Amino acid sequence: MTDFNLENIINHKISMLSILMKRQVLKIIAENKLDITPEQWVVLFYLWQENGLSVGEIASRSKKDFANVTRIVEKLIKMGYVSKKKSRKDGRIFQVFIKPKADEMKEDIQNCWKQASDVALKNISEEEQSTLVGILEKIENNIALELD
Amino acid sequence: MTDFNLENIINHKISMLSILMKRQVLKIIAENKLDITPEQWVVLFYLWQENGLSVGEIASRSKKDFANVTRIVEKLIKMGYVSKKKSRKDGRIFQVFIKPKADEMKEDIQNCWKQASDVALKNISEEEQSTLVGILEKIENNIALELD
DNA sequence: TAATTTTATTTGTCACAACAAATAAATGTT
DNA sequence: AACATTTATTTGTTGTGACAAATAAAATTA
Repeated sequence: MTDFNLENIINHKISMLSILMKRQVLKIIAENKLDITPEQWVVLFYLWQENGLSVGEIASRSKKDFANVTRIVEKLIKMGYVSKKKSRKDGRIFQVFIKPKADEMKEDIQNCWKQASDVALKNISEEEQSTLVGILEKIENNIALELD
Repeated sequence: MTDFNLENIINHKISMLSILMKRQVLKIIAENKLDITPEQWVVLFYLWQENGLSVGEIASRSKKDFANVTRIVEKLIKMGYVSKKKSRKDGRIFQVFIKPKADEMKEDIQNCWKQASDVALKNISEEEQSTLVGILEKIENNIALELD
Protein backbone atom coordinates (compact mmCIF):
# COMPACT_ATOMS: atom_id res chain seq x y z
CA MET A 1 0.00 0.00 0.00
CA THR A 2 2.99 2.35 -0.19
CA ASP A 3 2.52 3.00 -3.87
CA PHE A 4 -0.98 4.40 -3.65
CA ASN A 5 -1.48 7.35 -5.93
CA LEU A 6 -4.94 8.72 -6.39
CA GLU A 7 -3.99 10.18 -9.72
CA ASN A 8 -3.46 6.67 -11.08
CA ILE A 9 -6.85 5.50 -9.90
CA ILE A 10 -9.11 5.24 -12.90
CA ASN A 11 -12.09 6.18 -10.79
CA HIS A 12 -10.61 9.53 -9.88
CA LYS A 13 -9.34 10.19 -13.40
CA ILE A 14 -12.78 9.71 -14.88
CA SER A 15 -14.42 11.81 -12.22
CA MET A 16 -12.03 14.72 -12.86
CA LEU A 17 -12.49 14.43 -16.60
CA SER A 18 -16.23 14.41 -16.16
CA ILE A 19 -16.04 17.64 -14.19
CA LEU A 20 -13.90 19.27 -16.86
CA MET A 21 -16.29 18.15 -19.57
CA LYS A 22 -19.29 19.48 -17.73
CA ARG A 23 -17.57 22.82 -17.29
CA GLN A 24 -16.86 22.85 -20.99
CA VAL A 25 -20.43 22.07 -22.08
CA LEU A 26 -21.76 24.67 -19.68
CA LYS A 27 -19.42 27.21 -21.25
CA ILE A 28 -20.53 26.33 -24.76
CA ILE A 29 -24.21 26.44 -23.79
CA ALA A 30 -23.64 29.87 -22.22
CA GLU A 31 -21.81 31.13 -25.31
CA ASN A 32 -24.79 30.09 -27.38
CA LYS A 33 -27.06 31.90 -24.93
CA LEU A 34 -29.25 28.86 -24.38
CA ASP A 35 -31.37 28.63 -21.28
CA ILE A 36 -30.96 25.02 -20.19
CA THR A 37 -28.56 22.81 -18.27
CA PRO A 38 -26.89 19.65 -19.57
CA GLU A 39 -28.91 17.51 -17.17
CA GLN A 40 -32.19 19.09 -18.16
CA TRP A 41 -31.25 18.42 -21.72
CA VAL A 42 -30.48 14.78 -20.99
CA VAL A 43 -34.05 14.38 -19.76
CA LEU A 44 -35.37 16.02 -22.93
CA PHE A 45 -33.22 13.65 -24.98
CA TYR A 46 -34.89 10.57 -23.52
CA LEU A 47 -38.29 12.14 -24.14
CA TRP A 48 -37.42 12.74 -27.76
CA GLN A 49 -36.55 9.08 -28.00
CA GLU A 50 -39.94 8.21 -26.51
CA ASN A 51 -42.44 10.89 -25.63
CA GLY A 52 -44.63 10.29 -22.59
CA LEU A 53 -42.09 8.38 -20.52
CA SER A 54 -42.82 8.20 -16.82
CA VAL A 55 -40.58 9.87 -14.28
CA GLY A 56 -39.31 6.47 -13.22
CA GLU A 57 -38.49 5.38 -16.74
CA ILE A 58 -36.54 8.56 -17.35
CA ALA A 59 -34.65 7.90 -14.14
CA SER A 60 -33.67 4.37 -15.05
CA ARG A 61 -32.76 5.14 -18.64
CA SER A 62 -30.64 8.15 -17.72
CA LYS A 63 -29.25 6.35 -14.65
CA LYS A 64 -30.24 9.34 -12.57
CA ASP A 65 -31.71 9.32 -9.10
CA PHE A 66 -35.48 9.06 -9.11
CA ALA A 67 -35.96 11.98 -6.74
CA ASN A 68 -33.65 14.18 -8.75
CA VAL A 69 -35.50 13.45 -11.98
CA THR A 70 -38.69 14.62 -10.29
CA ARG A 71 -37.02 17.94 -9.60
CA ILE A 72 -35.41 18.31 -13.01
CA VAL A 73 -38.81 17.68 -14.61
CA GLU A 74 -40.32 20.29 -12.29
CA LYS A 75 -37.88 22.85 -13.64
CA LEU A 76 -38.52 21.83 -17.22
CA ILE A 77 -42.23 22.36 -16.57
CA LYS A 78 -41.63 25.82 -15.12
CA MET A 79 -39.58 26.73 -18.16
CA GLY A 80 -42.33 25.51 -20.47
CA TYR A 81 -40.32 22.72 -22.10
CA VAL A 82 -42.47 19.79 -20.95
CA SER A 83 -45.78 18.95 -19.29
CA LYS A 84 -46.77 16.18 -16.91
CA LYS A 85 -49.99 14.15 -16.73
CA LYS A 86 -51.16 11.45 -14.39
CA SER A 87 -51.62 8.19 -16.26
CA ARG A 88 -55.23 7.02 -16.60
CA LYS A 89 -54.31 3.37 -16.38
CA ASP A 90 -52.21 3.71 -13.23
CA GLY A 91 -52.70 6.64 -10.92
CA ARG A 92 -49.23 6.32 -9.46
CA ILE A 93 -47.52 7.03 -12.75
CA PHE A 94 -46.86 10.50 -14.10
CA GLN A 95 -46.05 10.77 -17.78
CA VAL A 96 -43.91 13.57 -19.15
CA PHE A 97 -44.51 15.13 -22.56
CA ILE A 98 -42.32 17.36 -24.73
CA LYS A 99 -43.74 20.78 -25.61
CA PRO A 100 -43.01 22.73 -28.81
CA LYS A 101 -40.73 25.17 -27.00
CA ALA A 102 -38.33 22.29 -26.42
CA ASP A 103 -38.45 21.20 -30.06
CA GLU A 104 -37.46 24.70 -31.09
CA MET A 105 -34.11 24.49 -29.37
CA LYS A 106 -33.40 20.83 -30.08
CA GLU A 107 -30.95 21.36 -32.87
CA ASP A 108 -29.17 24.23 -31.12
CA ILE A 109 -28.30 22.09 -28.16
CA GLN A 110 -27.36 19.09 -30.20
CA ASN A 111 -24.84 21.41 -31.79
CA CYS A 112 -23.47 22.35 -28.37
CA TRP A 113 -22.84 18.70 -27.60
CA LYS A 114 -21.23 18.18 -30.97
CA GLN A 115 -19.00 21.21 -30.48
CA ALA A 116 -17.95 19.91 -27.08
CA SER A 117 -17.34 16.48 -28.51
CA ASP A 118 -15.23 17.83 -31.37
CA VAL A 119 -12.94 19.68 -28.98
CA ALA A 120 -12.61 16.69 -26.67
CA LEU A 121 -11.81 14.25 -29.47
CA LYS A 122 -9.34 16.42 -31.37
CA ASN A 123 -6.46 14.30 -32.67
CA ILE A 124 -8.05 11.10 -31.43
CA SER A 125 -8.53 8.62 -34.26
CA GLU A 126 -11.76 6.79 -35.00
CA GLU A 127 -10.02 3.65 -33.92
CA GLU A 128 -8.98 5.07 -30.57
CA GLN A 129 -12.48 6.38 -30.07
CA SER A 130 -14.08 3.01 -30.51
CA THR A 131 -11.45 1.38 -28.30
CA LEU A 132 -12.25 3.98 -25.67
CA VAL A 133 -15.99 3.45 -25.91
CA GLY A 134 -15.50 -0.30 -25.70
CA ILE A 135 -13.46 -0.11 -22.51
CA LEU A 136 -15.78 2.44 -20.94
CA GLU A 137 -18.72 0.14 -21.60
CA LYS A 138 -16.90 -2.77 -20.01
CA ILE A 139 -16.26 -0.67 -16.91
CA GLU A 140 -19.86 0.49 -16.89
CA ASN A 141 -21.04 -3.12 -16.93
CA ASN A 142 -18.64 -4.15 -14.19
CA ILE A 143 -19.97 -1.45 -11.92
CA ALA A 144 -23.61 -1.89 -12.87
CA LEU A 145 -23.37 -5.53 -11.84
CA GLU A 146 -22.11 -4.53 -8.40
CA LEU A 147 -24.80 -1.92 -7.86
CA ASP A 148 -27.56 -4.49 -8.54
CA MET B 1 -27.89 16.15 -37.81
CA THR B 2 -30.42 13.36 -38.11
CA ASP B 3 -28.09 10.80 -36.60
CA PHE B 4 -27.59 12.54 -33.30
CA ASN B 5 -27.60 10.12 -30.42
CA LEU B 6 -26.63 11.38 -27.01
CA GLU B 7 -25.63 7.90 -25.97
CA ASN B 8 -22.82 7.95 -28.53
CA ILE B 9 -21.51 11.27 -27.32
CA ILE B 10 -18.34 10.61 -25.36
CA ASN B 11 -19.08 13.52 -23.08
CA HIS B 12 -22.32 12.00 -21.90
CA LYS B 13 -20.86 8.51 -21.62
CA ILE B 14 -18.11 9.69 -19.33
CA SER B 15 -20.46 11.77 -17.25
CA MET B 16 -22.78 8.79 -16.69
CA LEU B 17 -19.89 6.52 -15.87
CA SER B 18 -18.56 9.05 -13.42
CA ILE B 19 -21.91 9.12 -11.64
CA LEU B 20 -21.99 5.33 -11.44
CA MET B 21 -18.47 5.25 -10.08
CA LYS B 22 -19.24 7.85 -7.45
CA ARG B 23 -22.26 5.86 -6.35
CA GLN B 24 -20.07 2.79 -6.10
CA VAL B 25 -17.34 4.45 -3.99
CA LEU B 26 -19.97 5.95 -1.71
CA LYS B 27 -21.42 2.50 -1.24
CA ILE B 28 -18.04 1.00 -0.40
CA ILE B 29 -17.21 3.84 2.00
CA ALA B 30 -20.56 3.31 3.71
CA GLU B 31 -20.01 -0.45 3.94
CA ASN B 32 -16.72 0.25 5.65
CA LYS B 33 -18.50 2.67 8.01
CA LEU B 34 -16.13 5.50 7.24
CA ASP B 35 -17.21 9.06 7.90
CA ILE B 36 -15.93 10.93 4.87
CA THR B 37 -16.94 11.70 1.30
CA PRO B 38 -14.87 10.97 -1.81
CA GLU B 39 -14.36 14.67 -2.44
CA GLN B 40 -13.23 15.35 1.10
CA TRP B 41 -10.81 12.53 0.71
CA VAL B 42 -9.46 13.94 -2.52
CA VAL B 43 -8.54 17.09 -0.62
CA LEU B 44 -6.80 15.03 2.06
CA PHE B 45 -4.91 13.19 -0.65
CA TYR B 46 -3.34 16.37 -1.97
CA LEU B 47 -2.42 17.38 1.56
CA TRP B 48 -0.69 14.05 2.11
CA GLN B 49 1.30 14.74 -1.00
CA GLU B 50 2.24 18.15 0.38
CA ASN B 51 1.09 19.26 3.79
CA GLY B 52 0.31 22.94 4.26
CA LEU B 53 -1.01 23.59 0.76
CA SER B 54 -3.09 26.73 0.40
CA VAL B 55 -6.77 26.55 -0.45
CA GLY B 56 -5.98 27.84 -3.92
CA GLU B 57 -3.30 25.26 -4.55
CA ILE B 58 -5.62 22.47 -3.51
CA ALA B 59 -8.20 23.86 -5.90
CA SER B 60 -5.90 23.96 -8.88
CA ARG B 61 -4.32 20.58 -8.25
CA SER B 62 -7.64 18.86 -7.75
CA LYS B 63 -9.24 20.89 -10.57
CA LYS B 64 -12.02 21.81 -8.17
CA ASP B 65 -13.73 25.16 -7.90
CA PHE B 66 -11.96 27.50 -5.51
CA ALA B 67 -15.12 28.37 -3.59
CA ASN B 68 -16.04 24.73 -3.22
CA VAL B 69 -12.64 23.82 -1.83
CA THR B 70 -13.16 26.48 0.82
CA ARG B 71 -16.31 24.70 1.89
CA ILE B 72 -14.89 21.20 1.73
CA VAL B 73 -11.99 22.35 3.93
CA GLU B 74 -14.50 23.92 6.33
CA LYS B 75 -16.16 20.54 6.73
CA LEU B 76 -12.85 18.76 7.17
CA ILE B 77 -12.03 21.23 9.95
CA LYS B 78 -15.37 20.61 11.69
CA MET B 79 -14.73 16.88 11.53
CA GLY B 80 -11.25 17.35 13.00
CA TYR B 81 -9.33 16.05 9.98
CA VAL B 82 -7.41 19.24 9.16
CA SER B 83 -6.62 22.71 10.49
CA LYS B 84 -6.16 26.03 8.73
CA LYS B 85 -3.67 28.82 9.45
CA LYS B 86 -3.15 32.21 7.88
CA SER B 87 0.29 32.36 6.27
CA ARG B 88 2.76 34.71 7.95
CA LYS B 89 4.41 35.67 4.70
CA ASP B 90 1.19 36.50 2.88
CA GLY B 91 -1.92 37.36 4.83
CA ARG B 92 -4.20 36.43 1.96
CA ILE B 93 -3.14 32.84 1.97
CA PHE B 94 -4.61 30.18 4.24
CA GLN B 95 -2.63 27.01 4.61
CA VAL B 96 -4.29 23.70 5.39
CA PHE B 97 -2.65 21.06 7.58
CA ILE B 98 -3.45 17.39 8.10
CA LYS B 99 -4.32 16.33 11.64
CA PRO B 100 -3.63 12.89 13.17
CA LYS B 101 -7.29 11.90 12.96
CA ALA B 102 -6.96 11.96 9.20
CA ASP B 103 -3.80 9.87 9.22
CA GLU B 104 -5.61 7.22 11.21
CA MET B 105 -8.06 6.54 8.44
CA LYS B 106 -5.68 6.99 5.53
CA GLU B 107 -5.17 3.35 4.78
CA ASP B 108 -8.82 2.44 5.22
CA ILE B 109 -9.91 4.85 2.56
CA GLN B 110 -7.13 3.97 0.21
CA ASN B 111 -8.50 0.46 0.43
CA CYS B 112 -11.96 1.71 -0.52
CA TRP B 113 -10.58 3.28 -3.67
CA LYS B 114 -8.66 0.13 -4.47
CA GLN B 115 -11.73 -2.00 -3.95
CA ALA B 116 -13.71 0.27 -6.25
CA SER B 117 -10.96 0.20 -8.79
CA ASP B 118 -10.71 -3.57 -8.73
CA VAL B 119 -14.41 -3.96 -9.46
CA ALA B 120 -14.32 -1.39 -12.23
CA LEU B 121 -11.32 -2.92 -13.95
CA LYS B 122 -12.38 -6.54 -13.73
CA ASN B 123 -11.44 -8.40 -16.91
CA ILE B 124 -9.70 -5.37 -18.34
CA SER B 125 -6.07 -6.15 -19.19
CA GLU B 126 -3.10 -4.05 -18.14
CA GLU B 127 -2.69 -3.13 -21.76
CA GLU B 128 -6.25 -1.94 -22.13
CA GLN B 129 -5.90 0.02 -18.93
CA SER B 130 -2.90 1.95 -20.13
CA THR B 131 -4.55 2.55 -23.49
CA LEU B 132 -7.55 3.90 -21.64
CA VAL B 133 -5.49 6.18 -19.43
CA GLY B 134 -3.59 7.47 -22.44
CA ILE B 135 -6.74 8.41 -24.33
CA LEU B 136 -8.36 9.95 -21.26
CA GLU B 137 -5.29 12.11 -20.77
CA LYS B 138 -5.40 13.25 -24.36
CA ILE B 139 -9.02 14.26 -23.93
CA GLU B 140 -8.20 15.99 -20.67
CA ASN B 141 -5.53 18.04 -22.41
CA ASN B 142 -7.80 18.93 -25.30
CA ILE B 143 -10.38 20.30 -22.95
CA ALA B 144 -7.92 21.96 -20.58
CA LEU B 145 -6.57 23.93 -23.53
CA GLU B 146 -10.02 25.24 -24.35
CA LEU B 147 -10.83 26.22 -20.79
CA ASP B 148 -7.61 28.34 -20.53
C1' DT C 1 2.59 57.50 0.48
C1' DA C 2 -2.12 57.29 -1.44
C1' DA C 3 -4.76 55.24 -4.89
C1' DT C 4 -5.39 51.47 -8.02
C1' DT C 5 -5.03 46.86 -9.46
C1' DT C 6 -4.21 42.11 -8.67
C1' DT C 7 -4.57 37.96 -6.02
C1' DA C 8 -6.46 34.76 -2.38
C1' DT C 9 -10.28 33.62 -0.16
C1' DT C 10 -15.15 33.73 1.25
C1' DT C 11 -20.17 34.16 0.75
C1' DG C 12 -24.39 33.67 -1.80
C1' DT C 13 -27.28 31.41 -5.03
C1' DC C 14 -28.79 27.87 -8.05
C1' DA C 15 -28.58 23.15 -10.02
C1' DC C 16 -27.82 18.32 -9.06
C1' DA C 17 -26.25 13.99 -6.71
C1' DA C 18 -27.26 10.67 -2.88
C1' DC C 19 -30.14 8.70 0.37
C1' DA C 20 -33.91 8.38 3.75
C1' DA C 21 -38.50 9.16 4.94
C1' DA C 22 -43.24 10.36 3.56
C1' DT C 23 -47.37 9.88 0.26
C1' DA C 24 -50.40 7.77 -2.65
C1' DA C 25 -52.16 4.52 -5.57
C1' DA C 26 -51.93 -0.25 -7.14
C1' DT C 27 -51.72 -5.36 -5.87
C1' DG C 28 -51.98 -9.36 -2.88
C1' DT C 29 -53.65 -11.78 1.06
C1' DT C 30 -56.86 -13.23 4.47
C1' DA D 1 -64.02 -5.99 1.83
C1' DA D 2 -60.12 -4.93 5.20
C1' DC D 3 -55.34 -5.10 5.77
C1' DA D 4 -50.67 -5.52 4.52
C1' DT D 5 -47.31 -5.08 0.83
C1' DT D 6 -45.37 -3.32 -3.23
C1' DT D 7 -44.56 0.35 -6.54
C1' DA D 8 -44.31 5.25 -8.30
C1' DT D 9 -43.50 9.55 -6.96
C1' DT D 10 -42.42 13.40 -3.86
C1' DT D 11 -40.22 15.90 -0.03
C1' DG D 12 -36.35 16.78 2.99
C1' DT D 13 -31.57 17.09 3.97
C1' DT D 14 -26.70 17.14 3.09
C1' DG D 15 -22.71 17.59 0.03
C1' DT D 16 -20.75 19.38 -4.16
C1' DG D 17 -20.41 21.85 -8.71
C1' DA D 18 -20.65 26.45 -11.24
C1' DC D 19 -20.46 31.20 -11.25
C1' DA D 20 -20.90 35.99 -9.57
C1' DA D 21 -20.18 39.27 -6.12
C1' DA D 22 -17.94 40.61 -1.77
C1' DT D 23 -13.82 41.06 1.21
C1' DA D 24 -9.16 41.46 2.45
C1' DA D 25 -4.44 41.65 1.89
C1' DA D 26 -0.59 42.05 -1.29
C1' DA D 27 1.65 44.39 -5.26
C1' DT D 28 1.80 48.13 -8.50
C1' DT D 29 1.57 52.68 -9.94
C1' DA D 30 0.98 57.60 -9.85
